[in-house]
Amino acid sequence: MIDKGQDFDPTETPTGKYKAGKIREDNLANILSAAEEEFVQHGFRGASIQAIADRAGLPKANVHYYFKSKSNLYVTILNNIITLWNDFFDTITEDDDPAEALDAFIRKKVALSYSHPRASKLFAMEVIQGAPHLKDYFRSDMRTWVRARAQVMESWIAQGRMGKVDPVQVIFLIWSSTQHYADFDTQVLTIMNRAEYEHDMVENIANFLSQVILTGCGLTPPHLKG
Amino acid sequence: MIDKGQDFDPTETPTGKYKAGKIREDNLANILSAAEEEFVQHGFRGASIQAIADRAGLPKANVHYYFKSKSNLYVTILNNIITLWNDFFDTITEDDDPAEALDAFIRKKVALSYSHPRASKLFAMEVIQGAPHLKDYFRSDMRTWVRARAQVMESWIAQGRMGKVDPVQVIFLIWSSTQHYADFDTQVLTIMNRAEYEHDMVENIANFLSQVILTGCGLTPPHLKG
DNA sequence: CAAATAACTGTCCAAGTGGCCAGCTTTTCA
DNA sequence: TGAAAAGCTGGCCACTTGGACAGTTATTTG
Repeated sequence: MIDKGQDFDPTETPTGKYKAGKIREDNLANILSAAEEEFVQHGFRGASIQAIADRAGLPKANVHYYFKSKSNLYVTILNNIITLWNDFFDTITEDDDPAEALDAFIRKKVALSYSHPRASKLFAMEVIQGAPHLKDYFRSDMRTWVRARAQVMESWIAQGRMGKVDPVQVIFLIWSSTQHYADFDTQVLTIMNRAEYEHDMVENIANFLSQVILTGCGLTPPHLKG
Repeated sequence: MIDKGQDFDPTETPTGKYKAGKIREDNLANILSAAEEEFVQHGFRGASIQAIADRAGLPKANVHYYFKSKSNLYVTILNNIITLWNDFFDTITEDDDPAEALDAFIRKKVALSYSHPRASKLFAMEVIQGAPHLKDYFRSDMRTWVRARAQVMESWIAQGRMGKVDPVQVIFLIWSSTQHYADFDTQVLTIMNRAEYEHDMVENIANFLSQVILTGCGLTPPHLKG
């Protein structure tokens, strides 16, 4: 988990003596959603609390009532994104079938890009800008995560159940190619002359990526198996 | 070419009667480089002209002498990036060998990510934020570019010289996977525990991407041919 | 009910922001 | 050499920024 910023938890009531009510819950969700949109559109520095408040339909001071600083609000959102991903990607083991496992990973990642495009974008912006709030997360949790998956793939390769490829690169490839449809949706949709993604398009994308990447790794994509 | 912003060309002298000198040339390059860095780090809204001037070692008013507005400066940089790419990617034709052509494309794109990472990042930020300055470019030049390449691939596929894959998706896949090493360098390098890319690493990346993507498209990567 | 706490917000402030301008110095070139 | 143009910049302005705070209202709970 990344630094929460001056240990201030907006889900808790000021003193904690009376319980946090539905009002708090609603407003928090509202502000977080508005802020996510604003941060994606203008970055951390470029986003203004006034604009976030306007989006949420609240006075500016109300935003400051729930989040003691702009930084605190931003870090809270980043934390939610990390949590979302940690919850989403379960473990793969040596005993799994390589093709099934990679296919499932690709499809989950595509689905996530489709269901949470703003989370993907905000994460991307943060990384492009040098990941000032995420470097520790990369160095610890994420590096561990990648190495564990890479090791499983190494063993598949050693057993001849998968082609000889660099497992870390495979993870980056899956990461980048799936991410792209969320982060660059404006470019993708404009070039394909569409207004927004539709369900069949999302499945086509997943099928395509699974086909090319798995074949490229010497595997047979499950959805093409006889 | 995208909108230049109130038709103001910073490479031209105020009246055009005396010729533009080396001073102008140097300062322009200086400011553009400083601005590129600043825009990548903080986005358009978050970047400040004062900070750009500080990076370039000039007074703020001097930046405004060369670029009449922040927007003008930003659009100039985006235009330079587009020009860089247009100059870089020449045409592929039906007569080319599919494997050679795609391999060359991947390698050129990886090289560009390595030589101009900031250009790649700034472009990415702009697209993620909804591409307010690039939508026209996508709709016209870039869409044409993609369709032309896709058509060439279609003919390769029809002739059985390449596997049955969606050519537009192939272009997106190459685009995203190569781009990733520039845009997400912080994440990639931190996870791989490196300080910066080295030449052998760049070649490994190109080899890997060429291997997986070409194989995935039913082709044999040139560097693996006997 | 009433006391306690949560929830809310108008107002203020110092520190920036982009951009303009008038006047200055330096360079160019006939 | 001298006039014209390029190059430069300190100071200014109206406006926005994040955030603090005091005072108010609404809700909770004994």
